[in-house]
Amino acid sequence: MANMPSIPKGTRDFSPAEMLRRKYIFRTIEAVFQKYGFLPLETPAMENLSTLTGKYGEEGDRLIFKVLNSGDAWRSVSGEVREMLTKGEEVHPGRLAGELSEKALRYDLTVPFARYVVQHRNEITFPFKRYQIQPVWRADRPQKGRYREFYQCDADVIGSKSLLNEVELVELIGDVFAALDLQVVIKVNDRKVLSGIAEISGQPERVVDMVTAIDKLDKIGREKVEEEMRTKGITDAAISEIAPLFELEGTWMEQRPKLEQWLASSTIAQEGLRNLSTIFNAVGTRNGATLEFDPTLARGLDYYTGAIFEVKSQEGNMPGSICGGGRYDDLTGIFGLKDMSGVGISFGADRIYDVLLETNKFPAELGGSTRVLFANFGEKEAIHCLKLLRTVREAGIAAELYPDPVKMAKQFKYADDKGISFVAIIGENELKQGIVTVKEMKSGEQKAVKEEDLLSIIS
RNA sequence: GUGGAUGUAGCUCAGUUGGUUAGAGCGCCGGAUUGUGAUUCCGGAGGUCGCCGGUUCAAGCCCGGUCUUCCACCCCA
Repeated sequence: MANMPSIPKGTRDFSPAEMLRRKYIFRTIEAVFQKYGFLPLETPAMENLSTLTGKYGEEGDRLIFKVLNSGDAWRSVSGEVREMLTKGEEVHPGRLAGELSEKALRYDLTVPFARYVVQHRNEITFPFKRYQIQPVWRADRPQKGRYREFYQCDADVIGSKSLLNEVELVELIGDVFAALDLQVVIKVNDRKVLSGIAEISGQPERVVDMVTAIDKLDKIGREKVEEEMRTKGITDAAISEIAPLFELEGTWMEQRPKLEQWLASSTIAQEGLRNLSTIFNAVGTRNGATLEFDPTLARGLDYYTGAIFEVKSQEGNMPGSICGGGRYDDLTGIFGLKDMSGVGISFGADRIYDVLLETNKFPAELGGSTRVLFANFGEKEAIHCLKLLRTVREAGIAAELYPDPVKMAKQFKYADDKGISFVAIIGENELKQGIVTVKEMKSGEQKAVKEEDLLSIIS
């Protein structure tokens, strides 16, 4: 174990068995995306650092993987900074990183998408619906269900303000998890309702602090939430104005009248409530997933401005969300394109994988493995098998010939380890008689048939 | 980024108050069976005990540092 090679922290290898399961998730999601009219898009692993910085908040900037400038990176450092360093003065780490690096690995798929839309605005027909399934990187500290390299599966519609898009996305989420046979709850809220609550409290400028505290309600309880708001400098008066929020319970239909009354004086809150009403009415109860209003749902306040979603599994032990999204009114504004409202969702494939594995929801037959292995008895027999191999493959059956004429035990073990269903044996005897001995690995049963009957046995 | 735990064979883990040659199960390789895997029996290989340094006559075990993995926080998929 002395010089065993390894991979960077928070990254993973995926074995063939794992890849078959991962591919199953990806193709399920992709098929649903396409069914809803989304088309594929890919963007580079690296973006210009300036494209990414400042888009994910202060915390997010720290988590962006920067790529060191190629060649002698030191040469790109400005004279001013060099001087400071040689004098032993402290340089802000962000500033130094900015001088040593001009590229970074993408942190999510949404910002590169916004960049793409702005850059190609004249070629795109709006509303533009794209999906994107690619890895993203975060310099976070790894934990269960948290990796430094992981895949996101995004679908966004940009260039349409219609709430029908939100409705469609809710239906899409329902379809994906129905196809994966997983019971989930889709939580919804509207950022405008949260803004309205901040407005009512008298400290509208503190929405973010308020909401990040409120978001932890089910985790740390009401008292700790209020304590956190206090330490963040929110006044006691404001906190007591927020109080009704903690007393809300029940379904959307039950909560809605209370919210309307409580937030009557806030026009923005009323708009949010109307949006939610539209979504709830249109979605109804038609798909398997439960749609639930959650006034304490916050997420992604950096760019979300309207509806927000989060999906949690009702099966298994995954604490985090397995899918999330929302509406953003001005994502492209920072790149100079105004008035481009969009709404999107992102599936966390890695977490979905963990849930499906834990709850044993992967289909038994994932395909991908060979159905029949031709044993190799030597050059003459092997050459003869090539003809049969072609016939079997032309019938659409995955088949392979063991490449070396090694002893049978090894060839059978190969078939067993690889989960191959049948082994076709053509040795000296079979060759002479024009037959093939076929063994079914699972039952251990074996019979000799004419070569032309091989297909009917293995298919 | 803050705090805590962890690391012994390919994998999962034993290893006494510091004391001779560090063990087991599984896996791997070979044989029993020169045409049969999964099952059975027999045999074998494989470890600078994460890495660097320190204490000691003596370190897998004690101390310091470092890296990894895991847990909590922060944040998030």
